[in-house]
Amino acid sequence: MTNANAFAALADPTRREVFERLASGPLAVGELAHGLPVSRPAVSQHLKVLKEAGLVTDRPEGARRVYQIDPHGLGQIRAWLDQFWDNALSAFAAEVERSVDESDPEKEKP
Amino acid sequence: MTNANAFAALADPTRREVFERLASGPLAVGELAHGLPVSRPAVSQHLKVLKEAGLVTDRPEGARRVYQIDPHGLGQIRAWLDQFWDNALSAFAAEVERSVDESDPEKEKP
DNA sequence: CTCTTTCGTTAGTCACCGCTTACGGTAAGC
DNA sequence: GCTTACCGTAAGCGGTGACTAACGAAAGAG
Repeated sequence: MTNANAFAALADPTRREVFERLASGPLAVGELAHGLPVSRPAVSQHLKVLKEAGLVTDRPEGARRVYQIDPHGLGQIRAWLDQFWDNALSAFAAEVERSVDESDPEKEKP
Repeated sequence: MTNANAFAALADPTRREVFERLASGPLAVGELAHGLPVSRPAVSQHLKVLKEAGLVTDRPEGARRVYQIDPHGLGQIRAWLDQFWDNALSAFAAEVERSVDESDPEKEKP
């Protein structure tokens, strides 16, 4: 359910850029906007989306506001992926084996 | 770089639904569309996006066309997440510790 | 108190995306 | 050869999202 927001949040290139910058350490909004090709309000909106997706956390520090990565959203995406990881690998292996036997379509039943 | 397509592909709810159905096993386009609230061409377009993102593979089977999950795209997303996973956890732990010492803002320098 | 800095929010515009309808193309069955 | 089933693609439309400009609020320095 909630991982929907996380995927949608990381779908935007600018938002991924912001997220990757925060991976290096906590930063304020102005520091993030400085160096990005968009205005500061745009960064603020992106941070709001990332916050609602559980990907970042904000902390007021005087007049400034420091943002930081939150492992919560990251964990949700990982859990969703792991749900298909083993299944996808085994299915892919079966497909490869089937492709090998494509010229020998006899039953593999004992 | 290429993971951008994967995130954008999984950002759409209908596309995630298609992907989750394929996780249970290979299916044709008509079988996928039957049971989804969208038309068959819509499913076909979604499958095209998923294919370009490296998330599914297609194989012609007579007049039908069978789609299947491709672990390639899934692995790219996992790699991208793992790039931040440890960093995010340690940063979060440091933040928690900082929050505990918030009433004792003295330098931790030796 | 005033001025500056920093940030969030709103209004408005513009491009992109997802969906449907309609059409063409290919493989199997009579 | 003709029909039926299955699928991809093009055109068109409505809705959502990303961005900028402008305004307002809060903290700190003078």
